[in-house]
Amino acid sequence: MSDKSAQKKKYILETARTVFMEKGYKNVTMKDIVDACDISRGGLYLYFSSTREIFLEVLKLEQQETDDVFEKSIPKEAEPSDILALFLKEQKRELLGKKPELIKASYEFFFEEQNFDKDNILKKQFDSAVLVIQRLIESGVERGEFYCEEPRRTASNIMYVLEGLKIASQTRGITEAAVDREIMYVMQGLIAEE
Amino acid sequence: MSDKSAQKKKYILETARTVFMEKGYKNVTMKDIVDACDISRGGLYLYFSSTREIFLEVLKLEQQETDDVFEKSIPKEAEPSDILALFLKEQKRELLGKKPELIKASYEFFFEEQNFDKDNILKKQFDSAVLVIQRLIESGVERGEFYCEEPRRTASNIMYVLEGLKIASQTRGITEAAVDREIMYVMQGLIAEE
Amino acid sequence: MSDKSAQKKKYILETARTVFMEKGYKNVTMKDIVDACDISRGGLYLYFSSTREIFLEVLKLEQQETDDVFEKSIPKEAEPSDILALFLKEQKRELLGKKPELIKASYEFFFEEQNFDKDNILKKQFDSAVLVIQRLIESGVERGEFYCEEPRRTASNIMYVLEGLKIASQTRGITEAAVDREIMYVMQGLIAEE
Amino acid sequence: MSDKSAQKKKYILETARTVFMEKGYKNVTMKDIVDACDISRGGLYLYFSSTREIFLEVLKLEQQETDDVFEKSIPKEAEPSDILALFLKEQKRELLGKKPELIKASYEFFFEEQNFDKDNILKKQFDSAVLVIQRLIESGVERGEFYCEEPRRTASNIMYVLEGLKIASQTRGITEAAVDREIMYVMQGLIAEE
DNA sequence: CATGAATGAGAGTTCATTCAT
DNA sequence: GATGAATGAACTCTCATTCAT
Repeated sequence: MSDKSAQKKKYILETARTVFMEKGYKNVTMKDIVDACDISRGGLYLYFSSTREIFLEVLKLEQQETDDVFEKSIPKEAEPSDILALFLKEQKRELLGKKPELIKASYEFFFEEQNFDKDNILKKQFDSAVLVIQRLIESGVERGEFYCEEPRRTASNIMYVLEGLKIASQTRGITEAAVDREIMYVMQGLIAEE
Repeated sequence: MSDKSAQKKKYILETARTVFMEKGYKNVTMKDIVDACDISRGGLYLYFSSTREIFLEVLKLEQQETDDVFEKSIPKEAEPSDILALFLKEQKRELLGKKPELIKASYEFFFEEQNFDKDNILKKQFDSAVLVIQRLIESGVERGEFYCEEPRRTASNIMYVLEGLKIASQTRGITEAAVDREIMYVMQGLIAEE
Repeated sequence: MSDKSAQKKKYILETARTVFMEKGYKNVTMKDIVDACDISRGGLYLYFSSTREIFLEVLKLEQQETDDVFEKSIPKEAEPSDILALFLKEQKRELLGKKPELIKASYEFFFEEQNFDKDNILKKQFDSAVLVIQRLIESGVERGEFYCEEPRRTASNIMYVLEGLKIASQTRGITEAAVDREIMYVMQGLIAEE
Repeated sequence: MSDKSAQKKKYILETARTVFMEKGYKNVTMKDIVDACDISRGGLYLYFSSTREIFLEVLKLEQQETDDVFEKSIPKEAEPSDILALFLKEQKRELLGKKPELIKASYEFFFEEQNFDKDNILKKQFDSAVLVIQRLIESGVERGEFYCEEPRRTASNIMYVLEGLKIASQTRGITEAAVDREIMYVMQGLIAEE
């Protein structure tokens, strides 16, 4: 039972995820999810009691999966510059909307939440991404691939630019060229200076 | 009459503005504005027919006022570096929430709108800000205050970082120190390199 | 003043008439009439206090004008059969919608009213039309143009058929051919039998 | 469940029917029906989403029941003249308001609809009634009960007279005597002529 | 567990009607 | 007289949430 129950819960979360991707966060009603999941109104309430709760769990699931993918998809022995390029390429795909994502829904959700604690998922994701990039830069510097005096600050700068690009893409649209330009600029700062 | 009417319209917009600042965009109902303005249900509809319409006009008003402030507050004969510093300081105040703003409501609004045309206000504001900064950098370079090879790209980079900081401040909170660090980093890039 | 006032009243009634023709009775609001007349909301209330009152006066005006037209348009020395034919032709035009009319609005109004007294305008109009037709038939019989045993009943029958055609034209549409057929049938009864 | 649901739907339609009989079509609001049915505001919307939709279904139901009644109530072996007399008597009852009916609401509804297609229920009802009467006349003629040269036209004439009487009864009232007179007149035309 | 009918709160919207100017 | 801003009642419609089955 608990097994079946867990399975259904996961099914609901996966379905809800697509709903959030389509409609954002605030526009999604319990009814939307009920309809998408093709279950009964009451049925949904057995598992979740609000869209907020559902979205939180969707985010958690997302998090886990992202971590997994990260682990697996990075070739162990790749060059730091390649890994960074790969990461940026992935980010680009995401913010150009080539891969449907929860960006908009997440921002909407956290606008609502006003949760500025350490357990804020966006914060955690951001911080860990900064850390990863910092490490990449550092090892790149060691190998002579990169030139950088303050890896931590540069990493953080890169992440803020990415975040700026993300919000721009969601609120006013952004061209591929514009994204490329920003990424170039950032990479040049790391490589060109000798 | 038309005078009184225009005055009331402005009063409504100003009141609505505070409501949007408090509650964002999607959470605001016509009733919220009616209550805040202390007018009758039907009364509001004499002036505006939806929260969307109201918000658009609030944005317009905001825009005008921002332009005016910009014009007046910049000392004519100041050094480019001072002006840039002033601008960044203003941005900092805004994104630290020391000056209540429409940031959140605006983003929410444009999430909803999906208006990626040239008349998108966010786009216009962003582009003109980039231009202003570019000019500042260029004249700073001329005077030997700044060092910068690609003023346009640097300006755009700065704006994306600011946008990233803004969204960070609204969705997970940000410390003054963090803001300072990012601004420092950006200014160093302009000044420190020789 | 009273003169100017009377003029304005008439202007309102004439304008309102076109509104009723377009939208029927129940769909017309005081606002519709205010807009059409291009006067102020309060202004209309100086003259009339409800759409019902306005419609009643429109009907009265209509009545007067119809009477006048009737008087004038009928050639004094015409043959009864010609006059009847003329009358039926006019009715046909009206019910085929070639001349915009108040038919629908009137029916709607009297559905609402439930006024079954002698002062009911529809009743008066109907009765006087029956009388006119009866007279026509009688004088036609005298001249040997018509054959009819019960002029009164025949007249009444004709009017009910016309009324049936009217409501049919307003609720499900009716072809010119169908109208012609009914009129033919009626006229044949008067002429063909010898 | 679906059974219970269908039952409730029928209950609503039957209750709504009485509301439409009392108040006509345009005067009926969803709230009126909600109140009459003693269900909740939202409850009604589970079954129907507008008074228009409800009225259409009421008409359908009405139609079915009328058909059934017609079938059953006509004695198989009756004389055509008796059947016609029976039919006219039924019509008389209806238009004298002895049997509460949807006449007014129907006309109001079709004023609104402006549906002049073949699927217009009033049109269908009218045409099929004409056909039935035509058949009755024809078989009456065969048996020597009636005399009639153009059964189709006579049938159509009868129906228009009935329609005229109906509208008269709803908009200005009509006496039983007047109805009798018209029916007499029509029947005489069929019988008296030899 | 699961269903889906039912409820009722609350948002949107329109107008008749009033009233200070 | 005339204006038109303002009011508030009345309707429509949608959902979160509950509960009998």
